[in-house]
Amino acid sequence: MAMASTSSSSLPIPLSTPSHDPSNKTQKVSLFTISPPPSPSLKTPSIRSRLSKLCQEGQPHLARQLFDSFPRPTTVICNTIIIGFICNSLPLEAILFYSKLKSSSLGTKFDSYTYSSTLKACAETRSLKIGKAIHCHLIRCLSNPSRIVYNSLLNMYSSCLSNVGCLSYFDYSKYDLVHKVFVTMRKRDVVAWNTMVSWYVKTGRYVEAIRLFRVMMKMGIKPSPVSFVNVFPAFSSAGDLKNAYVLYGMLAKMGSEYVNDLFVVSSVIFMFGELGHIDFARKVFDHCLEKNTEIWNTMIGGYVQNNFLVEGIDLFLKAVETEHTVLDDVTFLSALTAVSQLQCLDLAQQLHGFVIKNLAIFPMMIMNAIIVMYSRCNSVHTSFEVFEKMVERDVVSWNTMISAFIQNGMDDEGLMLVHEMQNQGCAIDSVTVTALLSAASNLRSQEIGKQTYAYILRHGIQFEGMDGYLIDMYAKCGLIRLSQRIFERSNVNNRDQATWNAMIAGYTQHGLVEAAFCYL
DNA sequence: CTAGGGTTAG
Repeated sequence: MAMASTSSSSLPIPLSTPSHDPSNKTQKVSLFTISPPPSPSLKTPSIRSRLSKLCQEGQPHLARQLFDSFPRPTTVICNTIIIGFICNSLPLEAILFYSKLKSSSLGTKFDSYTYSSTLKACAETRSLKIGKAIHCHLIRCLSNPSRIVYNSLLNMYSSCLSNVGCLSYFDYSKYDLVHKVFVTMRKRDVVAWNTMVSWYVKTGRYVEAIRLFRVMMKMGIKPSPVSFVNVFPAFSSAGDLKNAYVLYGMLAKMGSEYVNDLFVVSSVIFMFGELGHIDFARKVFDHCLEKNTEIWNTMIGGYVQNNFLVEGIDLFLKAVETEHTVLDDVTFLSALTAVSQLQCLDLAQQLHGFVIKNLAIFPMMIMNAIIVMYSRCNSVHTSFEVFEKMVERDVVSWNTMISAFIQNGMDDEGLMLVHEMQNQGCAIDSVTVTALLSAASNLRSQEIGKQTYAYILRHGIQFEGMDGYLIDMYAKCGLIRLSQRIFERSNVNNRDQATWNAMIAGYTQHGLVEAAFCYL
């Protein structure tokens, strides 16, 4: 949530944040805190302050109704409503309000505030088309867009384009709207650079992200704590350990404001964890005096990711014991994952009991993770007990339980559950398909294999490594010719290792050693 | 008015 301040407030909006609090770096509260204090001498508060008060109280719709009674609303009043919607997590309403104003005959002029806020709403709702339209509006209607409007444009394009799901197919170097906006900017502040760095990281261009960070510093722009949070993942993803340490050294020299920023601390821990330097991550963790839930989670998760499972559980227990430490779903998820990998039923039962005692509600994710845990600890029956007791199930729950059965040699139970899943109106997806293919292999069932393949074709299901699964399944079912056909149909230039391995293994299983040799 | 970290199935 963008609005969350560094303090761990449970409110989505820091309404109660006093304006004089020096630790409060969030500028966004200013809208509300600027409004005049409720003094008895003030008989009729200004219209704008009445509107912001309503928004502040979580009633942006009432503010909107009040707005409708004004014959000639000013720009500032319009902005108040738009921002009020956004602050109350109603970005779509903000966009709708903007478009109504745009097409109305009121003739209200928009300023930089209007555009930056509405663009934020577009970013949050990933509305690329509307964002583009607003981009056109502001080019036509805003004579002197502020730096912040450009920053909002960068953010809007970056948010809307990074979720298209076609990152690998999209040639960003040739057609990059974010970059296009960036180069048109005459003056670029640290926010613009940060947004660019984060955009390069999002699109997998880690080396370029690091380069951009360097260029920013060469231009004499002082990195902010956010700059570090944005660029650190580039070092871990690029596997650039040496420079990760160099940058950490630089961060340390920036002063306490940087080193003590909780976002910064957690991203440092995450980076060194990803790079496999978990001991250094732990040093940073221990050095941090005021730990929030996310810092604990990052450290525990780092241990689990690096297969330091006992250390992970240990730290989890330490978090449990530490006073004033709030555990959340993510903390439990990491612990559940650790126990799944330790495959220790005794621990699993203890953790399960602990979860039940400590959570008022049981999120689906936690329940799914518990199912996995019992299945890995060789207790599929307990998994199924948990599964059956669930009031609601999502596709992950079904897939988890189905895979649990099939991985534990209970293929028939898995297959029954696939039928049940469909009866309950949950559609088979690529994960269900992999489970079905495994079942077909396990049972050497040509029929299940062929049915599954037909389903894949009918529904146009595609996923990473699908050819390998299919080749393997047909080979196990004694249909090496069909394996061969899948192999030949698979993209010659883009064949991955798993596809090759499956084909070679298939030939070998069928005693076709010579054919296998051809591919070695 | 703009930018920020941790998460389950195969």
